[in-house]
Amino acid sequence: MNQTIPLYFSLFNEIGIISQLGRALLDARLPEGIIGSQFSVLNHLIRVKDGRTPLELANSFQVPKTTMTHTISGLQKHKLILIKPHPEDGRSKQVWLTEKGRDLRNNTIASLSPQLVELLSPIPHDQIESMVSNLTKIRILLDNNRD
Amino acid sequence: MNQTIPLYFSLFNEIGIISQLGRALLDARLPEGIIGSQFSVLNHLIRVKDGRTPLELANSFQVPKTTMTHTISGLQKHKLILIKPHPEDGRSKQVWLTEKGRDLRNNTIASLSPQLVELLSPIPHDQIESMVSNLTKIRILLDNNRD
DNA sequence: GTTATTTAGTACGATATCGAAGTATGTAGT
DNA sequence: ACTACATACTTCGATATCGTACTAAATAAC
Repeated sequence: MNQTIPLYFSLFNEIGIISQLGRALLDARLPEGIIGSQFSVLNHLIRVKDGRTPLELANSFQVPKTTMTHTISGLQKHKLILIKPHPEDGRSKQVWLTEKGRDLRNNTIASLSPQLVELLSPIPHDQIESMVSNLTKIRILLDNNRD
Repeated sequence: MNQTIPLYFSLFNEIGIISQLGRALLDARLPEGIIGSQFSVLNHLIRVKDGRTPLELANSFQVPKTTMTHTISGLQKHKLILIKPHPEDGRSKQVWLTEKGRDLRNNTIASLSPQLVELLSPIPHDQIESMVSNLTKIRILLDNNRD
């Protein structure tokens, strides 16, 4: 079982590098003033559901609340989201997408897609599928691990 | 081929999240004052080879040179690396590991290993292997893509 | 119902990351 | 050998991220 350990570290190492390189691809497509972390929030609000609270978002991205406050305030400044008071909890807030935010996310993805397809064309489709499936399992394992 | 595009985004999305969660696991093991980006440099110097120049390191991690200057200076402050003038290029420098740096990296990995083994135990070994192999291919594709 | 504790978000100060401009060395062109 | 350009690193100012301490609202204890 000794070979296993370096393998695990390779796994995280490759994942870390790809994450960084993928982020660079994204940044290149984002309009001036919008940054990767902000885009991730827009993306999450569309993929999952908007109306999330700042704290829920912070937990989803495993970042401190204060970081999310900052990220959100930037999105709000660009009118990409709308912050409303939480209807059932006076301490809390809800984050809603604006039309502009929705468009920005969709346009960015549309603009990035051809490059991704081109870049990943050497990898067979079914292998990508199986990777995503395994990565999802790993993500869930890690996710459940946080207390 | 229309299903392919969301799949690709899922791929990067999962990778991004795992990268973040993995980084959190690492940070929890690092001694006070040492940060993930600094550890990555130590790790790279051992995995690849030390004696790299700051610019080579910046390129390896796809970060700006200025960021690497800062990261390196932190490592130097903790005596984890040694900076020497480059023997063949007066503009450049070389980054060498100290014994302390080597130990810190090895101890951190040793301390992290059991948790990783435990966490990833539900995933069959051969699937991890095939993932690492595919991730490496993707990493190389992305790497070659930068101009 | 009053008090203590917990929870959601923010303010503030410290450090990390980054882009633009500066300095010094190396290289090419002639 | 001189000039022009390229390259390696640093300095500096701006923003991102993060930890600590705070405020306000909700919940629990009694």
